[in-house]
Order: sequence, then C-alpha cells, then structure tokens
Amino acid sequence: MARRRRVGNLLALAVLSALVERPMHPYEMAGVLRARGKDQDMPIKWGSLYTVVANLERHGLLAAVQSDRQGRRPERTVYRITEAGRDELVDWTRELIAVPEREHPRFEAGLSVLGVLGPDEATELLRQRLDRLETQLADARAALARHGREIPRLFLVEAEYDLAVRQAEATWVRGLLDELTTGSLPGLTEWRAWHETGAVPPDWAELAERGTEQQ
Amino acid sequence: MARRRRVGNLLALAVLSALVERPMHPYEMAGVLRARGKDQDMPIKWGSLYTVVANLERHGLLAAVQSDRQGRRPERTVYRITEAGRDELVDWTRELIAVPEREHPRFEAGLSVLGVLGPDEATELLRQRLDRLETQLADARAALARHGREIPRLFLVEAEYDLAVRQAEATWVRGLLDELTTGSLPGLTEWRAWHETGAVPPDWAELAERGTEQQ
DNA sequence: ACCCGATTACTCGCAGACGAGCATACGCCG
DNA sequence: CGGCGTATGCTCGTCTGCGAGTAATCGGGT
Repeated sequence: MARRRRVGNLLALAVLSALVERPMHPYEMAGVLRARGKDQDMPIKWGSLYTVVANLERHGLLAAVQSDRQGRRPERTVYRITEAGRDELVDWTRELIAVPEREHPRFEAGLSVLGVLGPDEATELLRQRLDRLETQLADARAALARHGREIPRLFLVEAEYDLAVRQAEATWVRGLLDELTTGSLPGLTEWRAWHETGAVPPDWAELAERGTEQQ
Repeated sequence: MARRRRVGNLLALAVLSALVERPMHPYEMAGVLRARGKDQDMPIKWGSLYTVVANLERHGLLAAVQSDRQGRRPERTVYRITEAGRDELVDWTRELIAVPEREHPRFEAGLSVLGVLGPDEATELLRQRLDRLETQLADARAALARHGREIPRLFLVEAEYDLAVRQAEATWVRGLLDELTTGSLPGLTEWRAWHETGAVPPDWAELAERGTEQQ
C-alpha cells in the first residue's frame, strides 16, 4: 500500500496545496501558509522550506516560472505546480484521509515506561498533564468559536478533529487518575512495593523473563 | 521548557528502560523490546538500534561492560546503564507524562487539505477510513482482552490509551460523515460548486486573499 | 540625516535516521 | 553429510531535516 512519496515531508503537501491557486515564490508560500494557520495542522519547520521546494522541483512536481530581482536582494524564483504535482497532491490527500495509520503519540511512549516512576509521582504528573490539557482545550475551543464566525466549516474540520481527540485524551487521563487516587487500579500495591524496595513482585517476576530465551 | 535530549530518538528511551533491569548487548535489547511489544508503542526502526546505542554511550548514558565472542561472529558488546542514564530515563519519562505536546496526526494534515477533493469523493474516502478503523479497533480490543488475562494493568495502560483515542477518532469521523450524507454541513453547496466549476464561491473569495498583502 | 533594532528572505553544515545489503550460523531434507 | 533456505546479527551510504546564522532592507526615533 501507500507507495513511498517522492517528497515525504508534509511541508511539501502544504506547498502543493498553496500553489494550486497560483504560482508563488517560496517566501510568499510561507506567508500564505502561515496566514492560513497550516503550521498549526502539520509539524512544519520553516528551515526546511527551500530544501522541500527544491526537492519538489527535482521530481517534476513544481516548475520554475521566472526569476525577478528587487534591489540587491538575491533573486526570487517563482514556482508553479505541474500536472504531476496536482496528481500527487490529490493522491496523497486521498491516502491521508482513507488510510488510518498507526500513530505514535509521545504520551503513549511515556505511558509504556510509566513503571520507572512510583505510583505517587505518576499520579502527580498525570494531574499536571490534565491541568495543562484543560487549559489548552479551553483555548482551542475559544479559537474555534472565534474563527467559526468568519471561516467556512470546511476549513475548520482539522481543528475540530484535533479538539475531539484531545478531549478524549483528557477524559481518559481523568479515568486513570481516578483509579489511582481511589486505589482501584489492580496491582497498585505490588507497584508501590516494587518501587520502594526495588524487588520485582513475585507474580510479575516470571513475565519479566518472557521472550528472553537466548543461548 | 523541555531541554533538548542528548539522544532524542524514542528508541533510546526503550533501550534505557530495558537496561534498567540488567546489562545486555544490542541484539538482546531488540529481542526483549520486541517481546514486550515496545515496537507497538513507539515508532521504532531497528536499523537505528546500533546508532542509538553508540550515541547513548557517547553521552555517558550507557557504558560498555565486556565484549565476548562466540565462534567467528563479530564480538558482542554488553552495555549497562549508568547513573546519568538512569536520571535521563526518569526525567524523560516525567516530561512525557506531565507535558502534553501538540501532536500532529497525519490525518489532521489530510483534513486540512480536504478541499482539494470534492465532497462526494471525500465522503467515500471517509467511509473507507471508518471501516478500516473499526476493524483495527476490534482487533485492538481483542488483543487487549487477551493480554489482560496474563499481564498486569500497569503494563497495558498505553494500549488502553491508544484504544480510547482511536475510538474517539472513529466517533468523530462518524459525525462528520453524518453531516456530509444528510447534507447538514454548512457550505456543502458552495464546496460542490467550487469543485465542479473550479470557481471560488463569492463569499469565500475574499478569505483566500487573507494574509497575502505583499508588495 | 543617521543609527539601531526588527523584519525579511535565504543559506549552509552537520547530525541523525534508516533501508538495503551482507556475512555468518543453523536446521532440515534428501 | 552436503547443500540450501531461513534466521540471526550487524554495517554502511545516502538522503534529508533543520537550527543557527547572515545579509539586506525597513522603520522610526532623535
């Protein structure tokens, strides 16, 4: 599935989507993308812009139109999107929408090593996360309401999605915190003992050696 | 905040967490991590293992213990975690748990350029996504139930989190699909006209030029 | 009229990441 | 007991991402 993209950086997707409307030079793309808040929707690093544009051109997805020069500035090359570029944009979008990729939020990585902390510290840190999350959610909700008055829904779906997912995260964290504070999480006692004494609880010891059979 | 990690690859986190228990050589780490399903929780590329271990050693987070040799194989270096490594592991975990980072799921990027497709194609693709998502969710639920019988909850929280978040995604997609199929999404008519004729709807035209004021 | 800080527009070097490839060992079948 | 397919264990070259740095220009204060 998902044949590897010739230019894989998502900044390239944003660039293509901007050039669909009209040709631009790189810095103008940056302006337009920033104005549309695309840097909120993707992990965009502006330092990569010129590299990405060059790569797109190299693969025939963009073509240089003209170079003009103002004053003693370096000349600015204006690019237009090619047919191949249009195809790539559409195909890539189709894939991003239709195929759910397993994502790997950093929080998940953190949770998977939660055992290195003690239960009390874990509880405290999760509470901090929840606090911050709720602040961010309130901000996001306000921003969405504000934009909703001037921008068509179609261009806000990604923000709505983001909000929904983060809301679910907050709910889940609240649930876990609840189990931790009421003590209803199974294995809490073993976890605490393990962390305080350093000794692996007897019922867990055997698991730890799972998949370790080597000569 | 979040001072840059000396070794930023999350594979390094996994390596540190494995070496907390006992010293190992790299290939053994791979076996243990795989057995624990850590490659499910993080974007692990095994091709990076030796690079990452070398970097960890370079920064004093690991130390070589011994090199033994079996047959004519290349010698295998056994590494142990250092005090600095232990500190890094704990500090990194704390950060991952307590500080919610703005993540950028690829789906969000896709949604932000949804306009390049027409509403009918978008609907069809979203339906495909929902189908696949539901299959994956069923699998994940089954796997979680199976593991739940032998592994303590503590080591399954990351899978539970993942499930909860993806469930929220499915719900959200279902909601959007609903608005699309019933036609209740505002601007649907404009969107369709725009896509069929290529002409930007009058009420949207002005927005498109937003943030474009350049000489 | 001139200076200085901010903004604009771009460049470059370095550090990783990672996939493909390779060499050794093992197991199984004839 | 020899040959071959598969698993093991590791290396290396390439490619790209990106942050820090820089040069030109603008603006506005005195």
